[in-house]
Amino acid sequence: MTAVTSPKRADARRNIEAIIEAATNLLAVDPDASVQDIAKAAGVGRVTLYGHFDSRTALINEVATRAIAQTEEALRDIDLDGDPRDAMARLIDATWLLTHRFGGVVVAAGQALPPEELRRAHEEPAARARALLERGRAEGRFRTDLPVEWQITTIQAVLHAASGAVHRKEISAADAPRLVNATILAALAGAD
Amino acid sequence: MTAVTSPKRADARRNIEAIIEAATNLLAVDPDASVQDIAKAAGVGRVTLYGHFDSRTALINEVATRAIAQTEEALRDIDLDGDPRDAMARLIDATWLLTHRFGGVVVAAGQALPPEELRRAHEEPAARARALLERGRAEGRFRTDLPVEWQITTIQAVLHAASGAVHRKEISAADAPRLVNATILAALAGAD
DNA sequence: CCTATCATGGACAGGACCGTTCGAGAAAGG
DNA sequence: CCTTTCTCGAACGGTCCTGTCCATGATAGG
Repeated sequence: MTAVTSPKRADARRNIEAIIEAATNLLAVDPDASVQDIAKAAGVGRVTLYGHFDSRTALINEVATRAIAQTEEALRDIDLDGDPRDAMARLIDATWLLTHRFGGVVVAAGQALPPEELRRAHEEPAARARALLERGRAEGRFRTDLPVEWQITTIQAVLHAASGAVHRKEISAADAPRLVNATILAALAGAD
Repeated sequence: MTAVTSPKRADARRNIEAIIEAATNLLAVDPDASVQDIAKAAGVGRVTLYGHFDSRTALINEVATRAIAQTEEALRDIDLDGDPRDAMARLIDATWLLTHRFGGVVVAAGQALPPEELRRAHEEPAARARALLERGRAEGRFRTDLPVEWQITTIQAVLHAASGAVHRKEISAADAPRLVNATILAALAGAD
């Protein structure tokens, strides 16, 4: 399909990248950002945007697809062996960056995209966490008196809360990883 | 201002209550619910709604005001003395019900109302939690290596996550209090 | 029973956003 | 340098929501 010589002109490709970049940034702050705003932030006319993306939904789809790809790539190399708590700390550190960058995109996608595609995007990282969680539970390092799915929900909630707090400037981006990690690990590990 | 004899007709008052009730329920699920939808859910014409509320914002304001009043009333009687963890458990139990019922209203209010009024609504319950939290920290029952404000953010995040999970039918409303309590207390209390 | 009060649907203006079309003009790239 | 490709702004139709007006009809309550 794709020829060896790039089928699109250079400025077109640059604009496409700028649009996706701008969309990612804007949607992270406001999932309801308009196409108008995204185009403006990308330094591009609205019509130009529609020249590259059939619809707002198509744009969000593309942004989400890239976010998923980057997420999977970033999480693929995380070492999940060893002490489950240490491994969870590594996983959370990596996930934090992704949540902070793409959290709003997920919300936007959730309003605009069919649930199936979205479910798949959530399921992949969740499965990774689930496997680690279950190993830690089996080894007695994580509490077992709460459902695994609820624990995953908790992890996501704390991550999103931290992202929101950073956007609201309640905490700094530098502090966030430590807070998130300490909070989640305590919630997972500690019973009375 | 208000005379002894009710200034409004009986059916008018009934409709007003129905509208507020419907708005509370709808906004809890979808903070962007339209006036149209709210009126329909209340079994009332849209024009009738506008007869009682000047604007969508005014309606949300009224709904939020009631939510705040109910919240303060419900939290006023909570005994915050004794073991900080036990007291926190009581506070969380009460707050859970309110979060689950009014969580969406707060989101809707956040989009439609000026921030000052909203800040006040959040500050009152937060102050209660903060005081208890600080006492527990001073008594060595809660960890002190995380900022108090972050701990409050965590509490709110877990509560909202549970509410969302119940709406999504991932967990049952009956299980939620236990999960929320166990999770939050572990996050607050447990270090390594 | 009678009147003031309220409910109601239709219709309308105003605004926001989406998606499309057109024509003119700029830039890429062979 | 010249053609293909892309950009851009203006403008338009469509949808959806808010808020308002009006005329008709029901109902409460004295």
